[in-house]
Amino acid sequence: MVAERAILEATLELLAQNGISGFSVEAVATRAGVGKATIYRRWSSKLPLVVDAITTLPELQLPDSGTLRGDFRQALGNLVTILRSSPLGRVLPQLVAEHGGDRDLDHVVGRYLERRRAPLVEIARRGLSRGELPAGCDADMLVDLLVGPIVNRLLFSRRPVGAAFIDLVIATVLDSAAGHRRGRSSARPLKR
Amino acid sequence: MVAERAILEATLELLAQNGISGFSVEAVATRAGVGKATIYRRWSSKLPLVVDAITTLPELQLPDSGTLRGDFRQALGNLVTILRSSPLGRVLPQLVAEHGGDRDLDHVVGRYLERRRAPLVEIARRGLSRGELPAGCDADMLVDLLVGPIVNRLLFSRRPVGAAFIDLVIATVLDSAAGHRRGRSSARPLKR
Amino acid sequence: MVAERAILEATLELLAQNGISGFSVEAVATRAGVGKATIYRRWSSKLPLVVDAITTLPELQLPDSGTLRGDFRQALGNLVTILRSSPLGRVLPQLVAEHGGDRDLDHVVGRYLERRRAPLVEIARRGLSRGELPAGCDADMLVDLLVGPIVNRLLFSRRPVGAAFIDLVIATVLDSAAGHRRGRSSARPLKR
Amino acid sequence: MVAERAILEATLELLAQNGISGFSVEAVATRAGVGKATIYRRWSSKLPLVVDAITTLPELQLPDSGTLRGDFRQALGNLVTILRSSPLGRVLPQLVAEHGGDRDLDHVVGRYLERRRAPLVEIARRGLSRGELPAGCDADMLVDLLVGPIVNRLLFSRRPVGAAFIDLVIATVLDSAAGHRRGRSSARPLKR
DNA sequence: TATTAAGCGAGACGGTACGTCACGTCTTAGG
DNA sequence: CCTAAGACGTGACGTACCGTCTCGCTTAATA
Repeated sequence: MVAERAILEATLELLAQNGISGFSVEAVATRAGVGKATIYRRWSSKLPLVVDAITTLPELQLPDSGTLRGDFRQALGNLVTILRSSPLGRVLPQLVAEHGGDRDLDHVVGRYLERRRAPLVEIARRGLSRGELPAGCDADMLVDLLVGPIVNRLLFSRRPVGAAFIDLVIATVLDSAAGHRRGRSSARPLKR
Repeated sequence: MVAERAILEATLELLAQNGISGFSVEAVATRAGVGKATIYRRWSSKLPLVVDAITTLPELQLPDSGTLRGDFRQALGNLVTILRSSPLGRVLPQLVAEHGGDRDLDHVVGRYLERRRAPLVEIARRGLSRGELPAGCDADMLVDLLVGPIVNRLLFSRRPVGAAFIDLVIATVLDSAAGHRRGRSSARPLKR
Repeated sequence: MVAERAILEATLELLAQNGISGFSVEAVATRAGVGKATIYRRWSSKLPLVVDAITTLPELQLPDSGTLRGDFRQALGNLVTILRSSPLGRVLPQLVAEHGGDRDLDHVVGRYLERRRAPLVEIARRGLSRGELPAGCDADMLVDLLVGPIVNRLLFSRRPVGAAFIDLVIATVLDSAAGHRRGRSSARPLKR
Repeated sequence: MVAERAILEATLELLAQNGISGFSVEAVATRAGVGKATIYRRWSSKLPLVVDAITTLPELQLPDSGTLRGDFRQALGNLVTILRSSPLGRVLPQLVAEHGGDRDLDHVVGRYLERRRAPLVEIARRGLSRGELPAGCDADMLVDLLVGPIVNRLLFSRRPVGAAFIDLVIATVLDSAAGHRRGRSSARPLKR
């Protein structure tokens, strides 16, 4: 539909301008040149609309630098760029906050976040299959360890996240993963 | 004031029940048996009120198990408990989302989050002074590396955060920090 | 057309159920199993549709009791029955209220009301030609004098209109008409 | 309240301009410079608001010409003027149409109409006490017989209602009432 | 002791947005 | 080709809160 695209575009523009507060369905309708009913016909409420709108934002590209470390560096760099230059950084926490009331929304948001993580998990899997990570290492957990500090710093602490910080996080996690292969730790983490 | 306490308590109760959406100043006034003006006399708006209310929630206690690893284990465990059992987990992302519109609010939220992090930073500092961490290691960054994965998992991925995961995060970060002391990594992270 | 009949029937049923408020073209379409466009293809708007629908209601039958008084008694009795047992009583005032905006509607409603009055005027004319009324007596005005009190009482005052009241009205008007023939009033009413 | 007066005035102005269709609470709020909630706080819906607004219109003054006939002539002349020059003529039928759904509204409208009739009934009572009408004559019914033709002609037939027509109606009813005193009719109407 | 003023609950106020409904128009499949 | 089905822009509905603003009514300090 033509209306649908106009609505999603208007949504993204208004999110970028005003964040999620100061964002109203009424304004979307006006800017998209669309009736409110047309919006409510497709989305039950404000939040599913927002989720759908940010779904249209560029996803993390799967890089192919040849090495695990290089791939992560590039992908996490892109992640930072996206969170900073799109409404995503302002919208995600709100989504997460609303998360937990409505079961349906919960599901939609959950799937959305999973899809966003997927390229990073894929990078980890490739690293495993190339032997750059010890066999049995848990790709999902590895991604959590990488993404957590970066996202947290961007959204919560609001302190700068530069290339140096990204490299540090990667080094911390990969060194530790590699180290365990050699039995240097009493715990046996990163394994399922 | 007696009214002030009633307002803050009503705020926390309503936050716990309904999350931040479905929370209204009007409802706080009613439940606290207070006029709306009395609320607005003390807080300029809804969000500062929420910030003040969650400020009254228990802070992370500074543990003293004798070892860096033990202190972190305990403090991060408490962190998880607090985020799960109080309105904090639902309210924090919203605060962060609203963050960035209002300069004043930004400042208040920033200070609030800093205060919450402080005990963890203190633990790291004690570890440094006891020689459990290599000298020059950046306590702030270390805390980011620890807290990021845990908070992210609690709030965004909504996957379980048990003792095992906490131990894994601690092991990853501390092992890596220790490893670098021995020159095993080309990067020199965790140093200022 | 088959669709047309279904639409008019649905219109009458919905008018009877809900009055004219709580009556919608949308509901007519649904109940008639017809697209809205099919309705708007035939009627420019909601009100002409209503007018057409009530046009299909039974008209006043021209009675033939032999006497003027008897004919009026019967015809006015029927009028009361129709206004009470069909949607007419609820719809007519609305029509009249809407009346005066739209010139076209005005004309349609005017013709409709005239047609409803016609049998009564005919009765009066027959009375004139039979010599039951003084020559020169204005049939139209006589009908106004008869119908006015009855309709007013039914629609506005909502007080009961029984056979006794009808007889009273007839007696008042006819006696007065007859009386003037004998010069008992200074005015010379009921004449053109 | 100051808001209340502004709302009622705006209501009357908009009724006069647009009739009752093309009249909206939203427009009243805008024109009165008032929030919609302020209107709904006082009136549950559009119709009670309209009833209250027309209540503020001038009532029929009780004339005192000394004779029954003169008083009626003046009061009915005023009635015609009011129905023609105020929104009343357009609004009354709508009120009456809506009448019959809501019990409460029914009651309010009923009382409103009764109040409007009161001066005419009072005139009839004075005529009775002065002996201008036969004792036992029903004042209420007399008023119905007078008002019915006039209102009907104004609102339904839309034919002119001049002084001549008013005089005719008065003559018809009063002559008939007087006539009965002398036993000239088989029926004994206008008596309780 | 009497007067005044500050702080309070209550809730009305002008607004903005909500999500719903029906209007009358216009598009699309299917019989 | 005409139809049912129903999406569309529009605009009003009645509701919920926003943050501001009077109201009287305590209640304490001042005169």
